Amino acid sequence: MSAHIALTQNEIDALARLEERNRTLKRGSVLRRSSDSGNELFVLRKGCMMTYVILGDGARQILRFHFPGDMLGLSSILYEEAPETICALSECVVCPFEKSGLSELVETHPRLAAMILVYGQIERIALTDRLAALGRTSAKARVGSLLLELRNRLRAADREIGDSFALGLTQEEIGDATGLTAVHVNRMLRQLEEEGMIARTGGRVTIRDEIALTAASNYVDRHRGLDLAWLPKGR
Amino acid sequence: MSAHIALTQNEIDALARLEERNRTLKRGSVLRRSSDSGNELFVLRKGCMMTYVILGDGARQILRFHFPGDMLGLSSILYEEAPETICALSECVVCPFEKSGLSELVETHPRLAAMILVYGQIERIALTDRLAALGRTSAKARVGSLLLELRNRLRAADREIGDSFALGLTQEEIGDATGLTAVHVNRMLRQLEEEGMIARTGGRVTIRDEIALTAASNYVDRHRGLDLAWLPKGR
DNA sequence: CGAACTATTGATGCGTTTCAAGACGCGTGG
DNA sequence: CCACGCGTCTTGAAACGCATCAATAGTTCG
Repeated sequence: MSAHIALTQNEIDALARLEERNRTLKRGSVLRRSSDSGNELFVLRKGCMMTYVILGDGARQILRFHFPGDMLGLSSILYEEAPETICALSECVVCPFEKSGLSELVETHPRLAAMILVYGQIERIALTDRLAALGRTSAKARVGSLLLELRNRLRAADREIGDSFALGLTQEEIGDATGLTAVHVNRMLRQLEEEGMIARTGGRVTIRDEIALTAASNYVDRHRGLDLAWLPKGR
Repeated sequence: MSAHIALTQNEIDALARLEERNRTLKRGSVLRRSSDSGNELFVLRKGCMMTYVILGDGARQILRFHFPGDMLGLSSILYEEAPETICALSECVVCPFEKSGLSELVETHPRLAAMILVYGQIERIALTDRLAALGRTSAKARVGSLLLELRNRLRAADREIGDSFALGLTQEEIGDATGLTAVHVNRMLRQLEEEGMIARTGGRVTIRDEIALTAASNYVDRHRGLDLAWLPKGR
């Protein structure tokens, strides 16, 4: 959060209090199942996670991926039954806290609550980008923009990451995120590779021609170009 | 908002202050164009609007529909350039106010700011439902769930509305919302009609078998089953 | 009354899915 | 240490859903 606004010491302390407890998760373990009652929220400290829904016919749609610093489960606390399942994609550490912790934050640090609102909006815009991708772009573009998004989010968490990164997803998971079958994801990856935009070796992907890939994918990075100067000053 | 929590007189006054100014819009007029700089927010008081993006190849994806009581343009104020275009679907009345009005609200009425956060989350969940629909359901299901969503939102604004309502959308607009072509939307509407789930008579749609349509569409109404008891008490 | 948009319907083609089979990698237990 | 099983990746062939193209009828509005 401190990347976007200057936090006061009070605010830093309040945020630290939310991260007092820790829980570790193995790849594949479910943090919250759809239709659980969700009274807890989480901050993801380490690792990658995803949220998905399972439709009536068993098909899975991955809704979003989460990276360190993200707040998890905010949507679940609005409903008696969680609408989504949250699941670990790698070894993860999360910090659970109660709904009431958020409620207190609203009263004692309204500016932080506003920042959470802002992050919700950023996520919402990222969702609209994906919506447009699913509705109106080709399979190749969807796979391409997913690769770019993953790379950028991983890089935001770890400045060391350049054009090459460990994918950490199966092709079936890529398919469930992009609305494609695993088989077709495989073909699209091969095609992107044949066209020189990416390279693959073992679980790693290298982006070889970012400009061409960005153009072919209609990709927009929504974590750039933020303007938060209108928020109240810190106290 | 008063439908979900008990507002204090102070809070009601603060909200009324946001709605002091009025602007009317004709069908088709654009309230904010993508890449405009957006310093204003709006409350939609009357009519229906939509938000969309135009992709590089000219294709349009409608992201969401707006109904009376919705706050518009929240996502635009995060960026120097608005990511989306907002456009009137019918005769509309909107109440514009400055970003700074929201900022003040955060400081003086944190609970209202929290409610705005909550509405953002509801919209976000509605977006994830549509994402799942675009990624993993058939054309017929997408059209069906759009019809159900429109009916429910219109009914929330006007209790008089039963199973029959004025669509107010062209088939091309339905297609741009569901990721289909206008031609295919037409075929799906006819199919739903032939199967007895809906009836159509010039501009109006009647839902004849809501249970079958809901089942065929994987539809979930996200404005039901809210649990907001965790919010701070009003003062 | 004409122009422009909207709805409807048919024929054809393409992109993606489905089905199927084999290769590769990896962990487990004998 | 090897054999086995299971999950993932890869590739081909065929089928299907939706898009595209095209032509006509209906509707709305100046």
